Amino acid sequence: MKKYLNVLRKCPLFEQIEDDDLLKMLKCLGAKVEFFDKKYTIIAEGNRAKYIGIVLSGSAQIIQIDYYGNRSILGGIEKSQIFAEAFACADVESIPVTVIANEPCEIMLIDCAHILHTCSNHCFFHQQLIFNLMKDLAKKIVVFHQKIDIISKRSTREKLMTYLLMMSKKMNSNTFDIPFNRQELADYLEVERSGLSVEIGKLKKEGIIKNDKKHFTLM
Amino acid sequence: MKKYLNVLRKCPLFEQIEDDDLLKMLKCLGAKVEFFDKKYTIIAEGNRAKYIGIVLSGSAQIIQIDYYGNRSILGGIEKSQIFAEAFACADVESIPVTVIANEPCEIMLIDCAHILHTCSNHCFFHQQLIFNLMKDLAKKIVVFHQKIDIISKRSTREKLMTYLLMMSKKMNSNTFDIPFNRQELADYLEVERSGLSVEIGKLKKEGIIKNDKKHFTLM
DNA sequence: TAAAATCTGTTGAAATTTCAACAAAACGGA
DNA sequence: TCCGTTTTGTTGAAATTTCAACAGATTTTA
Repeated sequence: MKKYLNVLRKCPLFEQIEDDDLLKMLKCLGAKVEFFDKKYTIIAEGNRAKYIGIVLSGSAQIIQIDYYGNRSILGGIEKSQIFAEAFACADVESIPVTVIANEPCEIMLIDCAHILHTCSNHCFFHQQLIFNLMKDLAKKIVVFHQKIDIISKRSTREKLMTYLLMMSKKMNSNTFDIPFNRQELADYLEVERSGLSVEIGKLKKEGIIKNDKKHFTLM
Repeated sequence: MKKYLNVLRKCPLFEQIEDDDLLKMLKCLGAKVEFFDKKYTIIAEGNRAKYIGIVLSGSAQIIQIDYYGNRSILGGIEKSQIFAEAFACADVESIPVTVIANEPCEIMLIDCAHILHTCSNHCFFHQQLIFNLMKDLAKKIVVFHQKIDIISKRSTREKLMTYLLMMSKKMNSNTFDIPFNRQELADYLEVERSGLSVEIGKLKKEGIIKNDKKHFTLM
């Protein structure tokens, strides 16, 4: 496992845990590493969630297939990031998403039950592990909360303004840059790119915002 | 605290914890009980999240005020339910919602830091407490995930079908009852009630679903 | 049981969003 | 700098959603 230390150190699950402890812990948790070729399924939709995954090399994608058969990409997972942790912790009987290898990749899988129930050794770092996992889940909820806040608005203008206000608050300034280009912002807000451009134009004309590309100012 | 035992026993945070242990733990956690009159603010938007709240009597509402000043109700909190736990665990610097008393109510407030960092006594039940909190957070993520799944669809029909398919899967049957009336379903799907009725009518005519009031069948 | 209140489906007009297509602008090599 | 590519804004038509209003069905309550 030693060769993965550089990656694991950056994983939010192992924050504040020393290398030595980490290696011991991985053994204690029964962590296993599996290799997946490009396009192969790492976690299949419909199965019981058991494992928390960590990307050691390569990258993966979370996808979902709706009732028409359209597959939509919910997001990418890069090196050092974890996935499926919420479903594993909640012990759902059927995962609603599929995780596939975006390129050849190595994935660490840890049985979630081993994390939740502290080991007989009562290792101290296990406490930290659970703490980290909790923080991760809580942060994810906050992010989801924001997203729902935004896309539950009915019109493009309201969605956009809700997003901009949120960013302004987060940045603690009425001037800020957003991390999206137009198409990405439209995808995030779940609206049409052309309609979004029109709305930004209107808001500028009305003097409610200033904007140049990714830079926004709320008046 | 004894008089609250009946309520606390039903709280998901204290599952699998015996009465005696619970009482000891509350002391250990420094839990305090506060009274709020109707309409009073229990947790104010914009503050740092510190406390996890539990409704002991009465009920509360989670509300949010948008940039136009419109207040929208995000949900109600009933006796034995907890609130603000995600924001407290994530230690957000500014809570995005306000919690107000719906009627005169008693609220138990627990400093989240006391839960996350196990006490010096190393009480065993503290482990269970953290486990319960984790489960709660994870379940909430799953629910949010579903909600985002649904409302990120662009059309009323797609939202409705996604919801019905989800219910069918959950109930493990293509025939099931939904827990909403029309207006509530429309609110949940974030669409117009009239448009929803039209869409249900179309789907029935097309033979894709059967429906009578709250009872649905997927064909 | 009658009356009142609530829930549901329907309708047409107004507003908004989506879609496709194109042109201008910005960007990134070679 | 020039050329090809990507990003962005614009436009008009088609599709969809919202809105307001009403009527029939259902439920509640007095």
